[in-house]
Amino acid sequence: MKTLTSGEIASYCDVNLRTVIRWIESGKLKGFKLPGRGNNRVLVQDFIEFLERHDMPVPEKLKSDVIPSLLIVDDEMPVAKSIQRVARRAGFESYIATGGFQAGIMLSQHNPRMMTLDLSMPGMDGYSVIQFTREQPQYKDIKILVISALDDESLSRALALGANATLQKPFSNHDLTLVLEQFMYDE
Amino acid sequence: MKTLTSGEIASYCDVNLRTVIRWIESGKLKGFKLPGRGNNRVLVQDFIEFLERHDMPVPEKLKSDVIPSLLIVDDEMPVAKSIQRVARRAGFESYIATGGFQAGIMLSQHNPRMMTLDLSMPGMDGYSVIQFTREQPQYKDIKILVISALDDESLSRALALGANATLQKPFSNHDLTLVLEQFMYDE
DNA sequence: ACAATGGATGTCATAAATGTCACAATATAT
DNA sequence: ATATATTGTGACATTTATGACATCCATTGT
Repeated sequence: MKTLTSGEIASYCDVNLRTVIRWIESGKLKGFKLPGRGNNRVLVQDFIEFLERHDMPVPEKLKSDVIPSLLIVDDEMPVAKSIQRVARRAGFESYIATGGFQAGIMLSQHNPRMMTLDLSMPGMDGYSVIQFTREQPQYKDIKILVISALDDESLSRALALGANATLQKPFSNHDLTLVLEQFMYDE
Repeated sequence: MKTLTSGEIASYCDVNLRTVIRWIESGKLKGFKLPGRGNNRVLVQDFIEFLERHDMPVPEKLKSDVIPSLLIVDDEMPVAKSIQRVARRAGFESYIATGGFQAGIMLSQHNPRMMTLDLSMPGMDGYSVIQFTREQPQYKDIKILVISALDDESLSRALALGANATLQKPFSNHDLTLVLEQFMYDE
């Protein structure tokens, strides 16, 4: 429930506070008023939509929390830890989920910018995870990196369902780093 | 009769704690004081009314505190729908998740008071769902009703891991209703 | 090219609301 | 029981909404 004050928005847009208030009043920018004297608050989400609607630049800081985070979904803890090490060295915070249920909770709680997904986990279907995630408006922009030892056909099926990239096991730390850096900072 | 502290409200509204106390003092937000040092408490219901009165966004999670909701985890949609019908007739809102990943997301987003869980779902391990849920401080109090066609041993294992009750398939709508009413209003 | 026009934005002062800080008291967890 | 976290409080600092008015800027008419 992160919100912005009219003053913060004024500074983001390099515009006068008076103008921001007029945007809100005229309904161009969705916001609400605090009970006190009616100080304005705008949900970050609404502000970003407003910026995009008007082709205005979106400040990096707003897109996610300060440090973009990574969700690692893999049932083999050693593999997950290894991915985590690479991520940490590249400067990213990461969380590990060893099952689909955990993954769902962590996705919702941490709102990571990117997710690595092992396709062949016992007790869960990676494809349906990709599919479901892409269907949710809230998560449709998360970057999904599929990591798997399966054949090319499985990987391309994952791509077709909405994965952003795939990495075949075994992979080098270097390759993983490259992919992380490409997507974590992307847009 | 769930209540919120001034700090929780401050965090929900993304506002300073001092401000929340002033809202309560001025009567804008209805609340009461604990005997000790006069710490403030606000009924969730009053808080939601307050938010609505001022056209402020209402967090999804809070709604489930007023109208208790149910999360139905079952991969067979017909079964899930049938449970949902019973729940609706008993006066409860419910959500359906057909996989572990979905279940995790929905649990986190809707904060239901109770969850029905099919143990034998392809592609997910029901036991680990129970176990993981119980480990999370945030969800440790959720009521878990295991619904399964498995034998008694499996059901008692589920109970040992932290399920609140079990229902063997096939079950009657009447039995399900009884269990729902017992747990949804509990505590 | 130029001036006129109208709408959006900036300026300013002020009162009111909100935020900050440190500290003590209380709650909560361990 | 003890340790840790949260809360209330007062005094004070900052930010904000508001109205009336000054500017700016693109468009239009000449």
